[in-house]
Amino acid sequence: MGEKSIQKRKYILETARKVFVEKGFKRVTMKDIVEACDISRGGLYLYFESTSQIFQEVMKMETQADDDLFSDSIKEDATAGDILLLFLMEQKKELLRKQDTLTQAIYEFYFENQLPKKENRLKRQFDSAVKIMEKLIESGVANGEFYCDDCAGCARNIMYVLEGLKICAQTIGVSEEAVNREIYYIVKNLSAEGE
Amino acid sequence: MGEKSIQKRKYILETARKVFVEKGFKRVTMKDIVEACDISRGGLYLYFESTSQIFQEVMKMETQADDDLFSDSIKEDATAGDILLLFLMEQKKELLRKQDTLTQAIYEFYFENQLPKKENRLKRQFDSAVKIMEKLIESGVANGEFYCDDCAGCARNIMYVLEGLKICAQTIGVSEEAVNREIYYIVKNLSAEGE
Amino acid sequence: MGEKSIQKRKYILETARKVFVEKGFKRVTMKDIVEACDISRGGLYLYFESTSQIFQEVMKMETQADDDLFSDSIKEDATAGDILLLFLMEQKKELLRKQDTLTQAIYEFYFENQLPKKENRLKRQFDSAVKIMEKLIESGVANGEFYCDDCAGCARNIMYVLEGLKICAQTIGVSEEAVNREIYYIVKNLSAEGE
Amino acid sequence: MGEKSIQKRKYILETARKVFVEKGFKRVTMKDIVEACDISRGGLYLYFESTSQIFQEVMKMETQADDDLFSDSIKEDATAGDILLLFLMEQKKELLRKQDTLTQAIYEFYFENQLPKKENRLKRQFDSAVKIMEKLIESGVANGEFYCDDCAGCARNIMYVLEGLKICAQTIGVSEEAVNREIYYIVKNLSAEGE
DNA sequence: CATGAATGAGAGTTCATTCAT
DNA sequence: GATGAATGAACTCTCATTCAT
Repeated sequence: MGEKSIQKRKYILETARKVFVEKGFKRVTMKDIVEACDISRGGLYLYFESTSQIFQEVMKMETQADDDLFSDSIKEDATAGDILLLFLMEQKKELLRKQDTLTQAIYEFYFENQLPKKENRLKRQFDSAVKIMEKLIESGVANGEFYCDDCAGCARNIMYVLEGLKICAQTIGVSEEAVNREIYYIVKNLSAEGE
Repeated sequence: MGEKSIQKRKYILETARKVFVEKGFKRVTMKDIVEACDISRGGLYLYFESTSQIFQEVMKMETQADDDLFSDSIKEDATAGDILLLFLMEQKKELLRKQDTLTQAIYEFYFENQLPKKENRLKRQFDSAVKIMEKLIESGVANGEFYCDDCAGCARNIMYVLEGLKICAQTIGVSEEAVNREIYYIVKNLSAEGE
Repeated sequence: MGEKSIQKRKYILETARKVFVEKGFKRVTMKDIVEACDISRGGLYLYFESTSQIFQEVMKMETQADDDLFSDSIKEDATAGDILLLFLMEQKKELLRKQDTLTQAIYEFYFENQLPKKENRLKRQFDSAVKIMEKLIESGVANGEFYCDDCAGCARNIMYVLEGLKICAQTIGVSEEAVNREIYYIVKNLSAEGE
Repeated sequence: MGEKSIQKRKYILETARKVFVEKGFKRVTMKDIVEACDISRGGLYLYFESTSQIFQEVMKMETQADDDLFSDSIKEDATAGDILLLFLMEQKKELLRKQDTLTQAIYEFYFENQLPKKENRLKRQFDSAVKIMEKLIESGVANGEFYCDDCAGCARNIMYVLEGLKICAQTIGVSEEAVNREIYYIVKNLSAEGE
């Protein structure tokens, strides 16, 4: 596959992403993607063989993009509290914009593709986020910013709350105020408890 | 509609429930339900006009059943701590059994049917659960069982964690141990903080 | 499936037969049959699920029809020589009319469906024809009509010649004269050798 | 067309032959051949324009190869009986090996390409085989090896039996024993009748 | 000469939905 | 009320064939 094909492949994935954002995972057909990309029916099959495959590649792209974003924000020399707040704000932004989010599609995909642990990107992401959160809290505790006597438990708690908010945002709706309240509750618990 | 029709209607809903449990919401077709019920294609349309309508009725049935269960456990005269634990154990049971659960189907349904607040049964349930949880915590605080200075925040936090666990159970998988840890974390936070 | 469906099923098979006669087996698509029957795309699938299945049913019908024809001619009280000639004439008629013959389709079908002996209708037919031919020759020998010292071998020889003529008729073409010559050769060999 | 092109042409035909041997004629697509040859899609079209054309060229090659084989065996100074037996043994070998045989593909090709006599290679081959067989029998009769009062009829009979065996081998299957029986029957008839 | 990406027609198959009985 | 045959739209996937490079 030449240089050109790589470009086109990327173009398809980017276009398909929009389709998944709009329609979730299950409702998307090869035809939808063909039409969105404005290519021929057979043309798509030259690059991908199923919506499932396409979606997995889209998620792969997404993860890379996310990682880039993440590392960008970490570069700065900031306190644990700053970083935590930054992270939560990022999550809030993600939560509130229904548009341009793969969240729903990802859930749908994993509903019907219960991948074994190793291949389950979602699981790996969740676990690694918990790990990072734990380190962050620990470092906050170390320099006196936070008070917490079960950093691992707290990290998990925060991540589950975020997951809860995420799924609620996609199903019952969540107001910005509600998200703020939860963030405030989390931060307060970490900082205030020492008093 | 005669007595007989009501029976049949109920029969269809109960059978359809099994189908939704097994296949989620989107993948279920009218044909699936017709076949599961062993009735005629046209026959189904005399009672319902779409899988969406059927699913909503199934959820209605479900809610009533849940309420019954709920009130049963509340009957007993128990302390706030007992009730909270009972409730969390119930949630745990629900979480861990993948079988016989509408959870996934419900999420799928709300993904593509973002109902306005009033009709959004899921939202009403969530909100009412938060309310009940808040009352429960308040009563626990009142009689010295719990320590908590933001009962509403805590109630919401607990419910979001449960939602988080629920969606994780359906996508990345959750071990019994992991659920126990979260329950322990919640209970500990409520009781231990007073020290 | 009601009375009506049976009629329609039969109608489809009869119509499909014409299509197979015209196009052989491989080139026939479900669409061809749908169009020939002037029914809907989905309609055909209510009765059959593939061209292969349809073709097998057509062959089943055919066999029954053949058997009927066969027994009709045997009814008469005729000498072995008469019956043999009658049979060969019947084969000749079959051979020469390209139109209205499933021969080619049958060959094509068995090319790609090398069925195990038991299910191989073609094999069963061939073997039973050999048996019948053998009996016929034996009875002819018994009453002095024929001379032959290896009835089984002769019966097989005749059947292979007929098969050879059949495939030649479908590929390189066979003139009526050529068929006559072969029939004459067979009959002569049976009768003249006694002199 | 340069030397190089001729080589490539030959390479394509030889590779295509294998494909036809494996899949018959109809099921073979240009794509199959392109992939087997590991050349580009467009490249194949520079040399041939359809599977049909390719197949005809493959058959042409085949015939030349066969002729070479044939003349090789005839070179030796042998009796008519020897040559006949040699020929029948050769046919038997051909019959029994399903692998590496174009037989099926050839039948399929002629099913849908009822070429006029002149271009019908298969017909020319059959007719010439009959001629040669006739000469052979005549020479055998002349030197007292065989007894036969209708050499042409006998030659045709033998060739039709072989055709019959060939098509049976491809459809209902033929055991080595069965072929032996037929060969024995043929030879016996030629030699024994003189007694 | 050679490549291989691209096209689009066409085959298979499944279902929601209707309607005569 | 109830049936289930029938329809037709929609999707998936495969190839012959072309054409810019």
